Amino acid sequence: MSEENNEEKKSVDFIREIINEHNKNGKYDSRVHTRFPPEPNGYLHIGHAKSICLNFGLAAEYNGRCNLRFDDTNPSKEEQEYVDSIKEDVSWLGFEWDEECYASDYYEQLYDWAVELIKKGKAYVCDLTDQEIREYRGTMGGGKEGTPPGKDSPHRDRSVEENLDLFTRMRDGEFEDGSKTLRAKIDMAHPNLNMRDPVMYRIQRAHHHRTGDKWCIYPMYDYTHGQSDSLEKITHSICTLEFENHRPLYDWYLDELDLYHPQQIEFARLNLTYTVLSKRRLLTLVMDKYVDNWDDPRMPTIAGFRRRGYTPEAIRNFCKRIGVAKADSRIDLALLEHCLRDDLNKRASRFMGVLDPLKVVITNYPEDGEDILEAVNNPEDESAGVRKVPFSRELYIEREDFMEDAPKKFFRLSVGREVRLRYAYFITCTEVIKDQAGNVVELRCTYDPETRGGDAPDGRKVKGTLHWVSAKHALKSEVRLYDRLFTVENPDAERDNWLNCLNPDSLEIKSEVFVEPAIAELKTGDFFQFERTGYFCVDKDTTAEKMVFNRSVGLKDSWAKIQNK
RNA sequence: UGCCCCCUAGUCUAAUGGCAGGACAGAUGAUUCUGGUUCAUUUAGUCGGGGUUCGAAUCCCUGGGGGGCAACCA
Repeated sequence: MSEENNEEKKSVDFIREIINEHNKNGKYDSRVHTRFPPEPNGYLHIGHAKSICLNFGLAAEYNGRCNLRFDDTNPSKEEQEYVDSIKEDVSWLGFEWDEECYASDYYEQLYDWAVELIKKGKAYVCDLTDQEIREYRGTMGGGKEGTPPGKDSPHRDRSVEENLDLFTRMRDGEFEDGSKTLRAKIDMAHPNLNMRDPVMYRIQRAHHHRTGDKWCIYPMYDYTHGQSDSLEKITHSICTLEFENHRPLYDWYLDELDLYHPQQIEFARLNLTYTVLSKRRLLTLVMDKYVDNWDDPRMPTIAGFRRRGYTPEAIRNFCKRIGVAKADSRIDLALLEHCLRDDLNKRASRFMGVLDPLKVVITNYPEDGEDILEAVNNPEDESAGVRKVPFSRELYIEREDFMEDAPKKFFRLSVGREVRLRYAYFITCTEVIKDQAGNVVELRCTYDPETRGGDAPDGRKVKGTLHWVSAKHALKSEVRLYDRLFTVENPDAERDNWLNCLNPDSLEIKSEVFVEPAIAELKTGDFFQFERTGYFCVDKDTTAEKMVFNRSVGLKDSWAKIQNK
């Protein structure tokens, strides 16, 4: 055995441990068949990415299979748009599902099983209202004697014949929405509330995105999920922690119906600092227009990250690095950003763009002079080649790269100081032009023709290197800078106050941005780096007249750290 | 206060009864035509108490803390 193999055996997460054990004892004939089971009631987010990477990753690692299954049991909240977006996002992340399944394809089978349970005396039609069901179920905590037991429904002892008749008529549409339910007959005193005669079917006249108006009764998730896994011969049914208490119920259905048992394994869902990941809250952000849409680059949705300029590679790497465990945790957003930088540093072409322009006139450069300089596209990847960058007498540099009363640690431009313009010349600032209000509006500089390309033949060094663009060659474009959507690390802890923690500065639009002409070749979705400012991508709002760029993530900025001290 | 789950540096995660390690974040320095990258160094941890054991992050007991569950949602 190679060392590598030993290394791998050294450290596996608890899920892989369970699977290894199963493979050793032959529980599933060494089969590994997982599934990713979203409900199509919203867009996928980074938390789903964790689950996707886990389920599809497991299948790939163990030479198994992974289904994409839509748990579409609540037609009032589900839509085809969400089905489409989910498929697009899973594919974009780089995964291929073996079978595309829908819980709604099992409706007929589920119905037959419900009839079977009724015949066994294990299910009954109940006329209690939702309010009454809640009251009869009892509550958590309470008395010294333990959880107060629930009360039996008055309809609990209906005959099999009556239940069969009633359930058939429920399906036939004889009863009002919500007027009756089918319930499992388990134990109203069970310490696990999920086992106190849970609802299996409710009456709901809603148009289903796949079954249309065929049904007016719909199975509950809890009655559907376990059997769906069973039908698909799933071996390891991986889900999040909140379903742990439901596992006995899934097992109960499977046992009573004498069906194949997958092994359910629960793990802790992903939480991210400065982010909300609950579907309900994301829906609020979109519907109430706190963000533009599901793919707003500030959204933690897969679509949002894609538009923001995140790569599938970065997200997959992130999911690998956060691991999987049962302890609740909240991952530092900085780790996600690190994964993006790590990927893009190796792959993104560099360009120059000035976000906050300050005009510079090179006084000793010919009026109509022009020069074409050569720039390296990616210092981390020689195969990326070089490009041409035009230079002329009037340039733009970044406003923050000039300071009048510059401290020693400021390596950039100031009157009398010499810096390098990247891939161009050394320049020295000679004069500051201000408007009547005293704002710096222009810099006069001289250049040293001997330093063409960026090195001085006499060997002298400069501390700073600035990015720049030639004024007459520059393309005017728009840049959108993003910051965290929330001002607090854990918006969830704010309860109903969470919307008050939205970061008012999460979006900053720079509409007077000047970029080098080579940028024009880029297409929507392409990623690149603006040297010294960050990684960007071309937004879909780009038009023939104006390009629009999203900043995906900034570069690490040690100057900012020095300033903050 | 019923049931279930969890507790290792600031954060996340390893160590499966035998030297508490890695990553991110932080700090310091070197290199650098990006104050980027890279490299080196470095700060920092087993929730408390008791027990079993030659030996406990790990097993047991107990206390504490965190999370989940009372939709005809998933």
